[in-house]
Amino acid sequence: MYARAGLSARSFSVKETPTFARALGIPHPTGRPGEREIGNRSAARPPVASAAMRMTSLFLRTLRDDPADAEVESHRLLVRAGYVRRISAGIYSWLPLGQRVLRKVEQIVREEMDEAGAQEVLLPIIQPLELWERSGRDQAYGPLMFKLLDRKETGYCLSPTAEEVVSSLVAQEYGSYRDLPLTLYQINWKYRDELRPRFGLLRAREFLMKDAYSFDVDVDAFRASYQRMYDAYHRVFSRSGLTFRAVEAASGEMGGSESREFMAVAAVGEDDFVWCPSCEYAANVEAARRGEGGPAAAGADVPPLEEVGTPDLPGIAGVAAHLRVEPGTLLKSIAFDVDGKLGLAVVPGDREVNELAVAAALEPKQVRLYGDEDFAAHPELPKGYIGPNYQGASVVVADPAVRAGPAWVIGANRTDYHARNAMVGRDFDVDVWADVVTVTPGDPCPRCGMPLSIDRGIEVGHVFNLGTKFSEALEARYTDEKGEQHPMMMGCYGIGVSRVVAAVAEEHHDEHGLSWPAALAPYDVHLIAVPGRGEQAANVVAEADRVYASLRAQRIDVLYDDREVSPGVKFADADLVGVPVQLVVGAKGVGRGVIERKVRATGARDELPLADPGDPRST
RNA sequence: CGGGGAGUAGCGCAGCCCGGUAGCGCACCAGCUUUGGGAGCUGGCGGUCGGGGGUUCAAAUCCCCCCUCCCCGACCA
Repeated sequence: MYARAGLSARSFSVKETPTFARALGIPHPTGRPGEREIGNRSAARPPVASAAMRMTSLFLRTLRDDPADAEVESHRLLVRAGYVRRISAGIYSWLPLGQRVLRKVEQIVREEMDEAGAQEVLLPIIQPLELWERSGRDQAYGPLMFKLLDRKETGYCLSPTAEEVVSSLVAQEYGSYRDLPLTLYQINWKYRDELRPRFGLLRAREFLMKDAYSFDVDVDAFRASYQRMYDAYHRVFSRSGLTFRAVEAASGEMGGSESREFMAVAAVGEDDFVWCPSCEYAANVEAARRGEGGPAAAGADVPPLEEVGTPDLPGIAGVAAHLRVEPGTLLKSIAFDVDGKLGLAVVPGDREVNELAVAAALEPKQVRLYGDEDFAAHPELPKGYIGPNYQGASVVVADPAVRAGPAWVIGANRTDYHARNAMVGRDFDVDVWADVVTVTPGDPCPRCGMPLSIDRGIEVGHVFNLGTKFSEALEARYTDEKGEQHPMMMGCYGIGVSRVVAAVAEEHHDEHGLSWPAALAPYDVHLIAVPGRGEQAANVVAEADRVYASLRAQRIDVLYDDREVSPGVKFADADLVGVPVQLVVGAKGVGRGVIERKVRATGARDELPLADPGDPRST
């Protein structure tokens, strides 16, 4: 099951959330954090200032034609409905409607960060390059950074992220184990000169990001901080109305349990991920593993190994066709450089080798897939005809699936020949058994064994362990009880706030336009006056004005279409803009003393008493 | 960065081959008609035709250089 958003914003308390209790229950050296108040959200703070707006005043021009450059629905609709306008490649202006939605997302993030005990700061967008040189990331980020010079020719960059600034800030202020843990966050514009900005707000060069950084004394303390953020992220994306999964990210160094990407499920997503429809397992394709395959084949009577000619057929498909067998009955032997020696990874012919899995299986050895230059350096290797029994191989890693077949077709270790009837243990040996195939849909889940699915997603958030990389480079150290100095353990937590707006638009729209979840909608109610032409027209307008005033008095955010345009234009614009509830005050209804209501998402219509419509948001 | 395409009114486009008055739809303004699912008629406003150079009596159109944008492949929130 996917985590599914409710329409109404829920409030969470520390006590109700088991993971909080767990996180807070972890003993702390000082004992102080237990007393520290986590979260200070109060009902007194309005999420976003309530507002009412007449469309005759609103800075909005909807477009009848699709913008020519929009490839995806979120981009197309956000431009057409007047939420954003492109100013340059990957750089957008946010118009009043868009600004309100962005603020709603921001506010949800802010509430959940505060609730999780993080403190909001605001760090500079313009940052000295010198800081980036200290961490070495001026090189690592390289052309992705927007760089500039001041009048003295000192180098600066526009912040693509803020580990350096926040680390040096904390290093200045804090230096004791008594100060920790600490989590700081900001919601601020980020700049990345992407090679190819595209998909509107989904991959922009200027984007609004929430970035948080945790500082802890050790790994255990870090895990508690990490867990609080991880839980908060679930609440943020649920409240935003996204269908999402927290996915194990591929990260060789960091370790999967401390790196999660939050993927909003969407066909236009740029990342594939594997997930289990039956349990909570989800992982990046590179990080994904599968469960046990079938049992090892019984030792059937297999004739001896027999060479067959396969001239000019180095590929699996060609050999399989030539021998009239399925590709799955062949074995692929893929060459790797393992600490400078030849290693082979062996998988069935219909599967792909997962490079990262091979590397993980052979740790701590350095593993690298052979490239053209490696084959050029080793002309004795019969590329395309290597078998798992190749004499020069220092190590053979095979997928457990290789155990399942009684006999295989393998490379014969000389060009233009393969061999059939190859048996594990008889004709070749395996040094390491490991799950090294790339997961494909239908593979068993490593947790529950049910078939896995693969989907595309938009990465809307990422939480991970930074270790001490930045605290060492920028000298963010603390002194422990014994007076010894240690670098702080850091975590990093990002949410693409402007990207969330696009991801939600991607999930919540139909052929008529946007359809916002209540939590993100720019307004709660779209009031439409349809006065008609007759004698009652003035009266209808007066009634609509009265309803408008009454909604404002209830502090309901209302967008009032008081324009003198045809009803069709008003209805079409209302559907395009996508406010969750539409109210029509028209000649027809006023005559009968009713207001017509339409729920944008479902199309459900009903009527409310004109004299006292109550709260039209509740159905 | 490599490969493909495009820059003409705020938006969507035609005109370019074959050089000669810059056009259509939407939007905007005015008037009349219309008024429950993107109305009609009439009249208007709005353009350094991406920029620079060249050829020519004459360039949106032909030639050269540059810029920008979009689409397809390696990065990230």
